[in-house]
Amino acid sequence: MDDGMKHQDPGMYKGSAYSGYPFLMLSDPYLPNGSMSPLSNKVPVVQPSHGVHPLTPLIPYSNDHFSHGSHSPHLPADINQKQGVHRPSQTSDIPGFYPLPPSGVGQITPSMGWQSQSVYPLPSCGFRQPYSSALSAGASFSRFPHPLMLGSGMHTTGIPHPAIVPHSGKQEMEHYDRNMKPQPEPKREKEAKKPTIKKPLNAFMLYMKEMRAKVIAECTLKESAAINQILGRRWHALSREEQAKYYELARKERQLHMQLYPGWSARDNYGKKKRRTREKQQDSNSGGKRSAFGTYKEKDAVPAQFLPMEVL
DNA sequence: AGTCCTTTGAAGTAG
DNA sequence: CTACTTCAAAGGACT
Repeated sequence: MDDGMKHQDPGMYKGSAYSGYPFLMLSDPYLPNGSMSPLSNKVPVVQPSHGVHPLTPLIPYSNDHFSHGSHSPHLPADINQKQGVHRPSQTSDIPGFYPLPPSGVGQITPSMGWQSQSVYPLPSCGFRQPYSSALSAGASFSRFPHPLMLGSGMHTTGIPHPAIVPHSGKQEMEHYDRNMKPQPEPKREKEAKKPTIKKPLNAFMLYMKEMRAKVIAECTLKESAAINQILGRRWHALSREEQAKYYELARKERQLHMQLYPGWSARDNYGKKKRRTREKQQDSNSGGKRSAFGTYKEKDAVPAQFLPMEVL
C-alpha cells in the first residue's frame, strides 16, 4: 500500500519525543548465555514481588497432538497480578472460549478435547484467562451479527464470545479486566456500533498470554514492552516440540475462529487503530530483527551496568 | 482517551 | 511471488 507514507522517524521516539522508552538490555536468567533483554529504565525494576502465586494451567496440553510426554518447563501460569483484581467467578461448566456451533464443525471436532477440556480453562477465581474480559463482560456485548451468536452478542452458550469486543475494544475491555467494576453496562445508545471480532491469537501470542505472569513475577517487571522482549527471547529458546504445542493451538484457534465467523477477515479490523506512519522497512538493517516500527534499536540499549543487579 | 512500545505470526495489500 | 503492513495481547508511559 502507500508505502512511502507509512513511515515514522524512529528517532522521533527513541531519541527525543519518546524518550520515555530508552530500552535497556537486561539479561534473562532463563536464557542461555545471559541473553539480554532490553528493558525500559523507567520500569520500576525492583518492585516488590508479589510472592508466591498460584499457577493456573492455561493450556493443559494433555492428550492432544503434542503430548509426546514432553512437558513444558514453563508451566502455564497466567495470574492476574494486578492488586488482587476480583473477577466474577466463572461458571466452570462453560465448555470453552470458542464454543462449537451446534452443527457443522466437522473436522475440528475430533481434537476438540483441547477445547472442552479447557485449553482455555475457566478458572473459578481470580486468574486471568484469555479473553477473560469478554467473558466477564457479561451481557454488555451485543449486536454481534454472527448467526451463531445470540442477539446480545453471546454465543449460543449464552457466553459472550471472547473474540468479540465492543467497538472501542481495548478500553472497554480494560474496564472489565483491570478495574473489574460492575460496569454499569455500556450505554444502550452505543449499541448501534458493531462489535469488533478480534483476530485469533497466533502461537506466540498464546505463549505470551500463558507466560506473561510468570515473567512478571520473576523479573518484577510490569511494562509489557519489556516483558514481551523477554518472552520473545524465550520463545526462540523453546524447543521445537514446545513451540509446536502453541502452533497447534493457534491452528485450532484459527479453525474455530473460521467456523464461528465464516465471513470474517482480518481486514475487517484494519484501520481500527490509528497507527503512526512508520519508516520504510530498510533491507539493509544488517540482520536487524523486524519490529513494527522499524528495526530494533539495540544500539540504544543502555549498558547493563545501569541496571539493578537482580535483573542481571 | 488514545497511542506507543515490544514481541512473533497470520493475513492483508501493493507492485 | 515478494515485500511490506496491520493486528492480535499486555500495561506502563506518554501525548
